Amino acid sequence: MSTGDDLDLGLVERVLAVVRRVPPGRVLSYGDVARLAPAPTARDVGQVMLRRGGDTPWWRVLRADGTPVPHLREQQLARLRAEATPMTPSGDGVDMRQARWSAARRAPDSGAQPSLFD
DNA sequence: GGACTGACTCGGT
DNA sequence: AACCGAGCCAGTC
Repeated sequence: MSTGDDLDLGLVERVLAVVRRVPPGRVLSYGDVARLAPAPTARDVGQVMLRRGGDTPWWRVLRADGTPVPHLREQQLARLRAEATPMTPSGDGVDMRQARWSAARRAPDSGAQPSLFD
């Protein structure tokens, strides 16, 4: 059907829903959000955040290597620091090994089941 | 239908 | 570690 007015709001809402579930002090990469939402690619997550990220904790989403996008670097780092997010020693990025939201991490070999609590 | 853009990611130099 | 190029996909013109 329909053509035109039926934007794929399902995708947008799914992405925003995932971001809103990220607890303080934790972060996800765009790729993580894309896998959880699910969204086609990490780029699409970025587009959604650009247009609709205003009412979400957007600062908890960053690049796969833990660095924030240049455009938002200062604000994002300030907010993350305020939430006691594990940062790299240099302080210009997030320590993804520690800060990556537990529920988003894979459990490759450990039998431990990731819970949704931080 | 083609060309361009972008809050991405990964691999090679 | 910094830079570059390619793959990726939905919007917009």
